[in-house]
Order: sequence, then structure tokens, then C-alpha cells
Amino acid sequence: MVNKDPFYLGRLQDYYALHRLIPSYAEIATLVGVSKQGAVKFIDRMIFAGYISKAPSGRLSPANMFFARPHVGFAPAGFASPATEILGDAITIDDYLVEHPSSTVLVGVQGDSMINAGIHDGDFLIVERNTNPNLGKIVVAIVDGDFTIKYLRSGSRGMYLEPANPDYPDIYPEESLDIYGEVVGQFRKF
Amino acid sequence: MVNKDPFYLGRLQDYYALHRLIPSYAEIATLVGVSKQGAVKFIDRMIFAGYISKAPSGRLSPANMFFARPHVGFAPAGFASPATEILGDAITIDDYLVEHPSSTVLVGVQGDSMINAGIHDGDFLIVERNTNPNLGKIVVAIVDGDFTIKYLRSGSRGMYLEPANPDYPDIYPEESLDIYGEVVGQFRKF
DNA sequence: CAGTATGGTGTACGATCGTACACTACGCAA
DNA sequence: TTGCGTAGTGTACGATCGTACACCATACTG
Repeated sequence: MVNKDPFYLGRLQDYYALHRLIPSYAEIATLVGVSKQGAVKFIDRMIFAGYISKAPSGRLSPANMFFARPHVGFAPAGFASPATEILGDAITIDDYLVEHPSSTVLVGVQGDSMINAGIHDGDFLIVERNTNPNLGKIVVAIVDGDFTIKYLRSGSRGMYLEPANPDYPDIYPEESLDIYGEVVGQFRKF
Repeated sequence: MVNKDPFYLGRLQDYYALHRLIPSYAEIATLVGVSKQGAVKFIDRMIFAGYISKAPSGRLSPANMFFARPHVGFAPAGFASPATEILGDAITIDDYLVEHPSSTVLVGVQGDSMINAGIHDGDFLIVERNTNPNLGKIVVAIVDGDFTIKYLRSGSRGMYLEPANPDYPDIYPEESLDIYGEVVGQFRKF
């Protein structure tokens, strides 16, 4: 007999994606099509495997493994590496991309001046507020009141902004160069 | 009297960070130091303000505003959107990118054959398992046992795979074309 | 000043929850 | 073949849950 737990877990994960909450045993039972005690036993297995944990009240909450996604590698042999291997310690994409939540904002991209850096129109950037980023990093800068995304460079005339698109010119600050933050990540939906 | 709701909400958020679950009304009451009915009224306010929502069972779950982080510092017009506004209904980047967790896997990208689609070496793709994707979509295909990421096209010789890089040739299947899934999202860390 | 939201408290109640115990069916190894 | 671990069902029960209704104090407003 095949192990049906992955199927049960999938149902649970879909429910969680919808409601951001692990339902009660009775709801799990109807969700996966077993009796309430079947759900209890199933959850016991999930707790043991690190997918689910219990709050002090006895209610269920997701644990680390619950967010891990299977990772399909390109190695001829490999199907089995879980997402935790490629994402390191992070358990969700959020955790992977956002290291300092309190100082991180998201910025939508307009235009294609950074297209050679893989930043396309409509993408979202994870920006960490930091007014003194390192040279060579992609930054969000304030030029004449407008936000712009460019490489931060330094030359004989001081710091300037360089696009990743030969159709656009470098930007040399007239008065001062205000850096809003540093681009630390990017994501996009197709 | 000052509004104590932000303080109450902070307690709730701390609890949530610890247990990944909104507690019951009774627990909220002791958590913030009011009566159970005080907690009910407080949660009503939070629901109205979009911080909390209710699952079908009546249990509480976090909503969009619950995850919105305060925007530190001044910002010119047009840049004040917190993450929740950009992502629409989605609460986290995970929720935004992954619609069906149980059928979604992550794939690491090797090579630059899709570079003009903004998919670079080292990126991660969100792939939804689906053996019959629509034409024109970016797919993960299995060609001679190897995984490859390409546009799915159809021509006079049937379905084939087209890279997003003029340096690479189109791929016409010799025997059959196995589609592993469809690329629905992408993310990258800088 | 009277009227009315607003943020609380207290009590009560049926529904649902998590837990426990007993039992069945099946696969597998000694 | 016996024994045992695993996956599942059924029933039962006290505790807790979410909800409802009544009531109180403060603050603002016409």
C-alpha cells in the first residue's frame, strides 16, 4: 500500500494557503476524507516528522517542514533534494529573501534600464534601507525627487549611477546623491 | 485616552511570530489584559481594519494588514506603498508566488539559455507541475532525460522548445516531448 | 445639556474542540 | 502461523470555544 500522507499533507497545505491556519481535527478529517481519529493519527505522524506543531492551547500550527518545498535539481540522479537545501536555513521564500524585515520594503520596477541585470519592467525588488551601500551594488537612489534603480559606481568625478542597459546614459549627480536603499533580492510572477 | 489597539496588536504579532497562529479570544484576553468580551470587541476592530480575518470555522487568521510593516522615514509621493498594496491580496511573497503549494516545486537555474526572459544562471523558479501547459508559456521539459527550461511553441513540425537567447537553437523532440511543469514565478537574491 | 458612539465588564449557552479508550483490517517478519 | 506494528473507524466526555445579550463609564458632539 502506498503512503497517503503526502496527499493528505498536500490538502492541508492548500487549505493553509487559503486560510493561513491549520484547521481542527474534525475539519482535517473531512478535508482528507478520513475519520476524526484518522486525522488525529495523521497529525501525530506530521508532528513527529516536523511538519506540524502544537500551540500551548492544543491547537495546531505549521512547523518548519510544512513550508519546505520539493526541489528538482538538474543532476541526472537527483529528484530528492528538499527546498531547505537550496534555501539554506530559510523555511519560506520570504525568509530567504528578507533578512531584516523591519528595514525592508518592496519596490515595483518600471522601465528596462536594468534589464541586463535581469531586472525587468513589472518585477518586484526587495530593498533594504541603507543610505551607505557598497560600491558596485544595485541601489534605489533619489535623483531630483524621483526614484531610480541603478548600479552605484565611483569614478574620477565621484559617485555616479550606471544603468544595466547600453541605451541609457550614466547619471552624474548635480548636487548630491541620495541613496534610499540597497537591492538585495528580486521576484516576479509570469 | 490614547488608542491602545496598536499595543494590543503588537502583543498579537509577537504571539503569532512565536506560534504561527492567532490564539482564541480567551487567550487574547489574557495576552493583552482585558476581558474576553474586550478581546472580542478588539478583534472586531482588527477585522474591520483588515488585520484579521475569520476562517469558515470561526477561528481567527491573519489578514493582509497583519503583516504590513510600518514605513520608516519620509517618502516622496508614489513610493509609500507597503508590500501588501503591491502584492494585492497576497500576504507574503510566498503567498504571492505560490498559488498551489501541494503541486509546486522549486527549480534552480543553470545556464543562460533563457536570459532574455529575465531568467539568469542561479535564479530559482517556481514551477507548477502540469503536463499540459499552454503554448507560449515557459515550461520545464524533459528532453532525453535532462531537464531544460524553454518556451513551449508549436510550428509546422509540431511542438518544440524555444530558448530566450539567440545563441541557442530551437529544440525539436526526436521521439516525444515530456513536460514536467509550467514556470509561474521566479526569484533571486543579489 | 442631552444624545450617542466607543471601549470596556460580566454572565450564560449551545457547539465544537482535543483527548482517550476500544476495536478492526492489513502487511510483514519470526 | 503467530505476533506485532501501522492505518483506520466509532463512541464518548469534559473543556474550551465563539457568540449573544445586558450593562457601565468615558468622551465627543450638536
